[in-house]
Amino acid sequence: MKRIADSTVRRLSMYLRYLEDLDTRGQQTASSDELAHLCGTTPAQVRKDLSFFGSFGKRGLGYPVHELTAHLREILGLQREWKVLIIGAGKIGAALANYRGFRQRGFTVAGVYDNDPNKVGQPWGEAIVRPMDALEADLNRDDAPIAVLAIPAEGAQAVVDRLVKAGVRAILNFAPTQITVPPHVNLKSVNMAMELEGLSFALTNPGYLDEGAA
Amino acid sequence: MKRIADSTVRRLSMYLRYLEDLDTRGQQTASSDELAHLCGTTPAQVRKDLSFFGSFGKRGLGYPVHELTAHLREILGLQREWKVLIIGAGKIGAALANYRGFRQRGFTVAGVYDNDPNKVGQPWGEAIVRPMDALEADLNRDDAPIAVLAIPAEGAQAVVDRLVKAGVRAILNFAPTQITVPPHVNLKSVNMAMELEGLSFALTNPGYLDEGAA
DNA sequence: CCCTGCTTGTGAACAATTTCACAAGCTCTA
DNA sequence: TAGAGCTTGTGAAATTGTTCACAAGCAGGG
Repeated sequence: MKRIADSTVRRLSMYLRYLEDLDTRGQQTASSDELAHLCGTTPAQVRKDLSFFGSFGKRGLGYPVHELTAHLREILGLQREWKVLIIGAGKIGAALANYRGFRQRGFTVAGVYDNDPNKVGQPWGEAIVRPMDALEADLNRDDAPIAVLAIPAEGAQAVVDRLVKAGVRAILNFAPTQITVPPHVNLKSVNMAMELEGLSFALTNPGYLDEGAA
Repeated sequence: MKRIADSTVRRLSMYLRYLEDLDTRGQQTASSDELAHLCGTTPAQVRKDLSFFGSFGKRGLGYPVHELTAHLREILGLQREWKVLIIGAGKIGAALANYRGFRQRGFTVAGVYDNDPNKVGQPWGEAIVRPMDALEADLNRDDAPIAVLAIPAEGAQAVVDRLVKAGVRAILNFAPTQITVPPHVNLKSVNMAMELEGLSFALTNPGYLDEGAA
């Protein structure tokens, strides 16, 4: 009954990726030190992260790779299939649907939606683009819990409101705008422009210094 | 001469986006309260973030929108043009190159690189896909300081090493793998699988609770 | 000029996260 | 069974980031 930090969850996800690697290579155990090196963090961090969820390791030996992999999958909720709705049949949506490791991790595209009449009805990967208007009806008979928002900023909030009303409880937002959702809905935003600007800042202000008050 | 948190820089980027909006709408001033509401943060946070770089507001009035916009552009290093190299002529690269607000913010695609012989030489947006082998030579005569890595995880580190050796000092990584760079190189990673898994975790463990030690 | 109503800028309090340091515990060997 | 050599698990300390609370300061009105 403890609040888990977002950063911790992200690291768990990374541990899982590398543990899967080690597992397929047949490695039996891995120490926190080894995991830390692979994932670019510290051994203490690895141990602390895992300790929130139980005692998976053996002192003197390390963590059993195969077992820990299973535990992490369960913790992250990856033992079931998650249906994903892609909103916006553009390049970002295509990149996501194309993404290896998307399916491998149990995420399957349940539908693609767009407003553009030229796109509606077209095949798109293994799905067919459906009109945005069909959203609510489709959701009722086949409710996909995770929606990926890959549309322009304008109107993004309106679409989110519709999704939430229709019962979606998790949204991954790629639209470069601030989205608000009720507290029971989980929202993550990825903003490419913001990341690039972060790099621009770092290059402009070497060492993250504050040089200039105007 | 103060270390600026990553989270602060991200928020600055967001403030800028909304200030630009307000500016084009002709709004003269904005209070920390208004900015906070737009950006989904708190007034105190807004003031603290800005205070790291100077005193831009007027007590009783708020912040002058147009002026603050200019200040933020300067702080973030957006008053110059940044050349961007896209490594990997796939869907993710296409989504990025297509991205509105990419150019608006002063980022221009200086080149696209791929290993696939079927892609090399093909037109791609306004550029022509170049072979990866040409990287070093091209960089010398037209060095792009920011590289976007939109290739699979395998071989990503090798490409990064080449980029670093060739003088690139900022990398935005979309490959789902841990990348290491020397300290003078800035690296940001965006990992879509990780974000989705974060949602999966949140849906599986409502309220971020730790229910089950095995 | 003085008072009222706002809003900034900021040290200090608070909260969250990471790192440290070490006792506890496992395996192997003799 | 005892001892050596590792590595985990975890309170406590340190660090980092956010929120609070309020003095300082500007604008407008009488």
